[in-house]
Amino acid sequence: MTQQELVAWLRDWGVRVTPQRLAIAEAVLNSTDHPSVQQIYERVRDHFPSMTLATIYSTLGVLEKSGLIQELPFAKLSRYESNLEPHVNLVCIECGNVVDTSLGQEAVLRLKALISEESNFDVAWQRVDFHGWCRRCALERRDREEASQV
Amino acid sequence: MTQQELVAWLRDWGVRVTPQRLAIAEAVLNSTDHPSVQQIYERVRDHFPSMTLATIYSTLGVLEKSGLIQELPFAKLSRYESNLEPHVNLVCIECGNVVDTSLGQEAVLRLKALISEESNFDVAWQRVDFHGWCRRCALERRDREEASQV
DNA sequence: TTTACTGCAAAGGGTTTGCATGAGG
DNA sequence: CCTCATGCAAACCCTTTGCAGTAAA
Repeated sequence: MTQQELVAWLRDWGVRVTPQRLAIAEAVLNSTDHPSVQQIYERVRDHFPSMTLATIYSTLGVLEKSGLIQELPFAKLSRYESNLEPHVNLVCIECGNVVDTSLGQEAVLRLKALISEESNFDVAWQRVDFHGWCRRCALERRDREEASQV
Repeated sequence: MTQQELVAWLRDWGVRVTPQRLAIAEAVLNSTDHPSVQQIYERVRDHFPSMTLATIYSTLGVLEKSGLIQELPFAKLSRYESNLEPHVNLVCIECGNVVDTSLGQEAVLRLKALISEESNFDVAWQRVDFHGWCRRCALERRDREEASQV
């Protein structure tokens, strides 16, 4: 999504387009790591040193209502997702990283169709998270376990 | 799961079995509505009027580490799930209710197998939430929209 | 010019922590 | 008996709110 399209999208939703909002929107839209509020804050602060967290929270709420992003609540904090297409998130229990995967994307689409058609539930969106260990953390865990058996 | 099995399970995990813990565990295990901490508190308080939220939080942590329940973080609060089998949750945007559905259960199982086999990610568990409007709230929403068009 | 957004500070509320007392194994 | 859980209160931290000044349209 170009900045021009982003501006048009926001105007369509009747929200004022400010430099701060564009920066926050782009910080999420141009990311793939599902940033937290703090991370967005740190990334935007370079260009807007006076910006406060209140503006971040407010803007993220606006962006979610406009259908540009999606909040992903976790136990300790919320992360923000810009990939609104049905897909699977891989959530590492150890390091906390969250990555999208294209694996199973078709299956999620079919699952959404199934729920939409065969239940009395109007589906708006979905969240599919697989929790476990990313390759790096799985290797470190294996090393720890081998070491403890010596 | 019988109370006897529950006690044995907890002992296997080396955690002390107290009346409070049994009550909290059973409040979650015997529920299907994914209760919040507050709801668990209210349900247990009848039998343990002096119990505080600190005990609820502590116990829920123990039960999760023992593999009996799963925390489901939402934006405003966490709910607790006792159905650890792969399945789909239906989350109503309007009223906040969360219900399990057996629809798509096979598909979630296959999806889990796919991710486990074809990625470098060690899957531990998964959470599949479809957000939208339950039948009751969908009907109310339709009524509101019809009324506003008069 | 009007309306709504930003920045700041303070309040809010769910969750965690520390400690003395009490109960489980 | 020793260790750990409970209950109570205070602390914590993420998030929200209210308001004065300011910028978007």
